[in-house]
Amino acid sequence: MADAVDRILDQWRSERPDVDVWPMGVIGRLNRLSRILDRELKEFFSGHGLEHWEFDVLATLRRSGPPYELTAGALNRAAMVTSGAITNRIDRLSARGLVERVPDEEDRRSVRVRLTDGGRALVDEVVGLHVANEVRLLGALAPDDRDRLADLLRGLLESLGDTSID
Amino acid sequence: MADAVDRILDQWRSERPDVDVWPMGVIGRLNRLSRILDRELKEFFSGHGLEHWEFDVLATLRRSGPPYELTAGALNRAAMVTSGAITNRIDRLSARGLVERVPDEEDRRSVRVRLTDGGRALVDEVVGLHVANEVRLLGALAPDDRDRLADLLRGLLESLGDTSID
DNA sequence: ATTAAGAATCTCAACGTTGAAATATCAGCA
DNA sequence: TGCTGATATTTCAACGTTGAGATTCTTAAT
Repeated sequence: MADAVDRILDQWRSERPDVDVWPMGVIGRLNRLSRILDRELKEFFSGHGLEHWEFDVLATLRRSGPPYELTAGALNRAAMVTSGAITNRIDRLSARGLVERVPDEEDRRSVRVRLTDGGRALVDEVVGLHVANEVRLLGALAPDDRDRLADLLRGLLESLGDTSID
Repeated sequence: MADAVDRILDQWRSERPDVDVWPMGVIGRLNRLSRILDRELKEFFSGHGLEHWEFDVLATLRRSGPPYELTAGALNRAAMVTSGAITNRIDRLSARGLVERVPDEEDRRSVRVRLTDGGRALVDEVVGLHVANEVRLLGALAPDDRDRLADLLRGLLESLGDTSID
């Protein structure tokens, strides 16, 4: 079988036989897969009254453990977006009553963002369904392949310096 | 070794041991990798006076072969963006003289977008360097692993229906 | 104490995408 | 010939992110 990227590679080989385009077979596929999965996740979350980024922030707080609070800086590093984006996201989540800003006593530059009880209930309810949906999306992977793929991706991430979530 | 996603998985296992979060080990890594690579590619292209999306459109036209022209619809499917975005991109590329709109004689609803000589020269000059940069980014992959990874990703893409670029 | 450098967050204008509506055209059929 | 539904592109307002600058606060040195 062949996928869309195979066709792209064939085109390059025909038009530019002097360039060995093998890396596109990896990076191009990562790119397309990421977009396709994003679309699927967006659809899933909208079925639960959530935006993808909303779940992302709530889940980051939830998995950090009690008291379910992190600084704005920690959140923007986790989400891999800029500080302006996180300010905006916190504003909207807080308007929905899912998180609240708590002044940091020890560092008054800092804002701690805390999951409200409602926010925690929501993320706890959705996370299981979200994972089930991801299982569905990865249904084509044999159990052995799951680990193989995860290992290969981990190796790349490490080599690119993605070793910490702080 | 462990990467950022390993830490995220550990957090979930500690906070929600009732949920088997293995799919995050794949989808989370795809996500992070995609963002990191995007950043790198953006930096690379900006060093050559190009936006990532500009190269993307030019390369799509280039690899389609002579006469290096495609309809607007074919371009937005290839780029996986909406039609409004493609109109905007063609506007800007055409303002830079890299592509031109050509009326389609056979279907007057259609607009054919053609690479200019300048556009072709630019993409032909940059594509080799771009691939070399991608080789660098994937430097951590052993030759065998390249194929293994590409195969696993292809399997997923096929299962999600990504089999055509038309 | 005071100062200077650095850090954390917020503000805001510029920018690009989305998604829906508008426009123009095509293809099949009565 | 004249409809009707479908298709291709453009237009445009709403929206979210980026990136730079402003603000407030901390830390370390003097």
